Amino acid sequence: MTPLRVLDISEYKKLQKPTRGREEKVVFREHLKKVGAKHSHQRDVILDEFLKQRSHVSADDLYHKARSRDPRIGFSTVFRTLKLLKDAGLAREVVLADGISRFEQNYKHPHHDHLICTSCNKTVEFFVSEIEDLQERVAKKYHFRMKNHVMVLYGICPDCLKSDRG
Amino acid sequence: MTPLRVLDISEYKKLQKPTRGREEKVVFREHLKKVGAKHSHQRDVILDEFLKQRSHVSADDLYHKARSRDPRIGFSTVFRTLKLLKDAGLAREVVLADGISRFEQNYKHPHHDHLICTSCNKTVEFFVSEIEDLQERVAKKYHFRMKNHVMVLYGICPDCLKSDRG
DNA sequence: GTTAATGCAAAACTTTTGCAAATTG
DNA sequence: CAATTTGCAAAAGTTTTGCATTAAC
Repeated sequence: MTPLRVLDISEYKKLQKPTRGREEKVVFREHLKKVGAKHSHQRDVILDEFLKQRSHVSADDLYHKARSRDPRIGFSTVFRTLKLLKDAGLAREVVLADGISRFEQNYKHPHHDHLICTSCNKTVEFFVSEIEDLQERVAKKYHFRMKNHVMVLYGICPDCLKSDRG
Repeated sequence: MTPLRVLDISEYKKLQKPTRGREEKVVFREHLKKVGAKHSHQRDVILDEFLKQRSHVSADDLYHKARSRDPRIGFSTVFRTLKLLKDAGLAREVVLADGISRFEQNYKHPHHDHLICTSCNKTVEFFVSEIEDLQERVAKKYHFRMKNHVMVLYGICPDCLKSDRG
């Protein structure tokens, strides 16, 4: 059996040159202009906090992070800004097993799948091109035009296995 | 490239000998006995309606179906019965992109993945063993003990592509 | 000065629980 | 009759919206 080539996304991210969100902010400004929306202080702070995140955040997570920087920021603004970030192509929404929407970076952050520990919630992001190819082939077989896909593997991580929490 | 072997679950289901839920009812009775729970009229109706479903149902869907047969059935009973069915190994819970829990048959109904049309919600169930193998290998690489996994491909189905709804 | 964005509060949803009354074994 | 289940109603949690006020262009 040929060895499995797994791209470890956290390693990949470490290798990326940090742009400190400069490009993303330009993308956001241009999207706002395109749809006739206005720039605002709150949207700045929310985007900035969102870009700091290394993993997915819920609207509520991001609300608390943004609010700790500026207590005047309300939940609805975070909620509505996340929708804008999605439209601008900066964020991607994923719904995991608990039914809560979470958002992760989409701009120059490649699609990946998740491995989640059901005991401690540790998350590993990975990418396997063979799986992507097979998904494409399934969609083609059924004559679907595939837009996106979600794959989550649930299990017990090595740490929890050791400490008998699993 | 070797041709992709896709097991079409709807075809598979048609081939299965219909048991009219006889076996499932026995499994449920035995599970109830095992956990010291009681049999009831409502649980009978709810299980029976659940077994009629060819695809996944939400708690609310099943509530309406059960209630149309017996208006005395309440939502909480459906909710709690679904939990029992899960514990008994008769139902499997899946959370799709809208964040709503849905339940599908688990007893002698093999694991499968979903292809969903984002325009008309048409659902295709399929199974590709190569994908399953790759998922196992990813979990092994990260030393996870995999419990279950979810894969959903979203796209536009051929009918919607034709009628320009996509 | 128009137009859009904000924050609050409240609505809309799904999911979950407390409890008196009814049903089961 | 003792124990569990039921249905209701209400709580809890997330997501979404209406609206008077504030901020952006």
